Amino acid sequence: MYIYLYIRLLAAGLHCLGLSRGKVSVKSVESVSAGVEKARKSQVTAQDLMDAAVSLLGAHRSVSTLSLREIAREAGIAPNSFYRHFRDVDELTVALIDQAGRSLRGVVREARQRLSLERSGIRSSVEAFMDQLDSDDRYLQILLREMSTGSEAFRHAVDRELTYFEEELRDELVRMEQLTGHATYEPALTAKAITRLVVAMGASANDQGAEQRRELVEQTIVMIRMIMQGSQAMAKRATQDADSR
Amino acid sequence: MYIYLYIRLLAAGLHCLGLSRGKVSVKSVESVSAGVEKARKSQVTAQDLMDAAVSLLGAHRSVSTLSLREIAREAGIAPNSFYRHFRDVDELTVALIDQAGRSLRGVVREARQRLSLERSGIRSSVEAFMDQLDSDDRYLQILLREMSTGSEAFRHAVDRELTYFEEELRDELVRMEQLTGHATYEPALTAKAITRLVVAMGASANDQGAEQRRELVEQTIVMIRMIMQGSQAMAKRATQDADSR
DNA sequence: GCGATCAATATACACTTGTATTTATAGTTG
DNA sequence: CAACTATAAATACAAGTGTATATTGATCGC
Repeated sequence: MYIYLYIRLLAAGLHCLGLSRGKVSVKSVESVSAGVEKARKSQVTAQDLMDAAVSLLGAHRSVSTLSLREIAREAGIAPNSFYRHFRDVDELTVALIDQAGRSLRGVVREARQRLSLERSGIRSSVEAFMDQLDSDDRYLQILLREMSTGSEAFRHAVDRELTYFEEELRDELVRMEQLTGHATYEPALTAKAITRLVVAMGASANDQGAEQRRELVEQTIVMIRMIMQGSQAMAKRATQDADSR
Repeated sequence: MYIYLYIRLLAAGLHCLGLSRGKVSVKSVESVSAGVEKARKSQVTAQDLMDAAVSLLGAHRSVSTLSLREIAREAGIAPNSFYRHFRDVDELTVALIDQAGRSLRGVVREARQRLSLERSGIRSSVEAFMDQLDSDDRYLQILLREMSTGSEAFRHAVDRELTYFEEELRDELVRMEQLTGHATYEPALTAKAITRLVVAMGASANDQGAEQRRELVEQTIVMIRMIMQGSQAMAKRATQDADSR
């Protein structure tokens, strides 16, 4: 029965998202650098360049170690043609992180779909997160890696995505409190703790194989339950203290 | 009264550590690369090179972006002299991470000293951790940053240090259970959750100013309490289930 | 059909990088 | 003191980098 709390909690905490910004950033980048409203015909698109960059990033290679020429070579264009799409490698990286954010929201949406079929929302959410980690597009991996490395712009982009995730989760915690009567101690803090924990566990799953990753999923689920239980217990105690006073 | 649990928990969870390996790694590195038992006289030591590297690493620059020549320049030696001390920049990086591990144990020791004077062990431990983050030697910063970036060797070195931290914490959780009767649900998992959370929060504190960092410390303390409360509640429920069966 | 236009390439240049080889220098030892 | 030796510096080189400038080649409006 408690499980239902978690179901609604995590899985739906990811809730409405999606489709807010779409392909805006990449498009704007392109039009800015080109400075023209109508591009004649570009055989290699900005997306192709981003794909080339991703394909160069191994399991643990940071974007900051990519060179402009290397990316251009992988995409099959002359080095200078890179400038038609991005001013910098940094600019491409920011676009990559934006795409990773979209990927993250895809995770959320997928978790919601699974929710209707399975039992535990925690499980399905965490599993969806981990699945996305080793999907074909490795955007989520990249996002996690560039969290601590990279210049200001990267980290801001990453932070934006995580904060977004966090706020959705907090809103859902508050909503859940009204529905079920199980209060959460400090919803914003609880959401932050859960988010950071999932991200940290996900990052450490980057190296590992399938079965170790499954183990990690189980661990993460239990950890989240601990936080939820603790938060609810502290909420209950806080109200009791207030009553007795 | 509950606070005393936490006091013993976190602060002492860091317990005995220290002085296990000392300066071994750096020394061995040097003797291997030099291949000689008695160095004539080297005005610039391996430690000087490591210091130079650290001074080059800004707030968010990864070690993998340092060039051999750059480090040598900063240390004031000829590029080729670098080889007298390390074979690679990678080798220097591993030595740096070892040093960071020692720094981490220093944090622990400091937390234990504070413990005898103050009230909350959680607070003093977290504060010690954060203090170490912006101390003169930025080894802890480096360790956190290289956690996700860098080659195999780096991440293994980082993992070693964190696992060590984790195991100490788990042992202390188990010990606490016998002393106070407050059981912990899965001590190893609880220790892992707390460790990862503190590390994640610490990493995100890298950017921020003093007052924001103080806020982060407060948040981290509450988060840890949530985990502890949840773990204890789940332990209690588990035993109750076993009894009623 | 034909200049105009602009995306894509080619060439060029001034750097930086890692390292191999050579030269000078200072410390130890006979 | 002189001869030796290990070390630090100097020089050199091939490779790779970001970008400025010049060149091609296709597409479109007239």
